[in-house]
Amino acid sequence: MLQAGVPADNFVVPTVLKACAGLGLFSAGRAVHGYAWKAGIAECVYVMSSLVDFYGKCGKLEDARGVFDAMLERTVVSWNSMLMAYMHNGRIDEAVELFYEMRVEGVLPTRVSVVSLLSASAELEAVDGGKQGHAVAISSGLEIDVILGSSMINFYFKVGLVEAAEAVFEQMEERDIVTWNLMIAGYCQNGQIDKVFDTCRRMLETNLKFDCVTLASIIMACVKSCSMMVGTAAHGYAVRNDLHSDRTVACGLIDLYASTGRIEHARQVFNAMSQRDPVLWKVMISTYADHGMSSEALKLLDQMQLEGMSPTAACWDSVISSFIENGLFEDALDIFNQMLLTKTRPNLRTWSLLISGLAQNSMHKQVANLYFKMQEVESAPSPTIYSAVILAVKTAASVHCGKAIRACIVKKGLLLSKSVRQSLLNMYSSFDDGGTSDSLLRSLAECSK
DNA sequence: GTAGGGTTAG
Repeated sequence: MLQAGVPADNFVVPTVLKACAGLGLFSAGRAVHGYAWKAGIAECVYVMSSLVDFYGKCGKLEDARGVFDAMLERTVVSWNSMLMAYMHNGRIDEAVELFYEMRVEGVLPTRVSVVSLLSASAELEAVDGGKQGHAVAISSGLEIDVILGSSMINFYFKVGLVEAAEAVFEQMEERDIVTWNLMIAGYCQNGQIDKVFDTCRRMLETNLKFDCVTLASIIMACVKSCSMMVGTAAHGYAVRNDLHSDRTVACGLIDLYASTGRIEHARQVFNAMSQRDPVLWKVMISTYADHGMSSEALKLLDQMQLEGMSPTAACWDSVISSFIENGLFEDALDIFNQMLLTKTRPNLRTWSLLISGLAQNSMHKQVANLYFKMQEVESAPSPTIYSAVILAVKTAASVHCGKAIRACIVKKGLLLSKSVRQSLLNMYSSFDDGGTSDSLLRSLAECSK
């Protein structure tokens, strides 16, 4: 259109920005922003609101806020776009704050505004905030359509108000698959398994079919209630309706079979997946690990690497801890050393499971070695790591290791960290060692000078 | 004639 010499006006630009946002085309959208500027339409509310939305969806929160702040005139859509931008970028508190600012400015909220507040309150488990959202919807005379109703249901389940969720659900005139899925997942998380199956039955009666979200909940409910018969039927449904290659469904099925010890079936589910993502690998590896099959777990860890995937720290942790559980400490350390050769860094759990595992088995020397390794490998071990190590030693009730670690911590000046001091005190009081705590207290007094 | 919305799992 531009090549044909037809300029884009303030009606076209928002549409183009919407397309850029949908496709995640950041550079293109930014170029459109530049174009709008040159064309003299960059101050139009429609253009600016779509820019806020576009930047928010591209993860450029600062740019979104920049445009929003520069607006001389704002409509409720501008506010809603900014609200969604915060939500989209995980800044939940700021979204809530903006909602209240918007109210103070006297802007009448729409369904979209309330949906944002409800999502935020659900995530923060902020009971009052969400209830207020419901009240605002009623007092503003907003129609509780399928989306607003669904976000209310989501909120009420997240804060455990099951009956309130049920009341909204029963009052809704229209329900779609998301609404049903929310009820089913909500009951499942609440442990009301009978209601999960009952709601599924009701859903089918309305001529809706299960999708992968429904099935994932059903399968989880089967695991929780040990309903292998229903679980097998759910597996059949998944295969017939081509939902079995969904990642969540497959992970659920692996859990389901593993929960009754049918590891071979679990493996078949894994094998049938053509697209294997890191989560799926992790689930299968930890299934073996949790069932004491450490060598199978290790085989899979190797296979994962052979297929060019890099195992997450959680995968390594599973395998290492399963070797420890089986008393194969040397193997566990071997695997840990392999891990150090990869680009995956050990995390808190890795260090503490190794240290506590070895400490529990009185392998003081290895604990000390590991501890030195930690100093060597971690460029700057955080106080949190130290706290975890201390906790590990405390759990193992290893006074011997505790003393060694305390010495290092004092030398490193880490007593300045409140959490480290707290963990140390905690450890010593649990040892009931008669005397050492006193000397520790003296060190603590010294360091607070 | 242009802008904004809800669900699962790790």
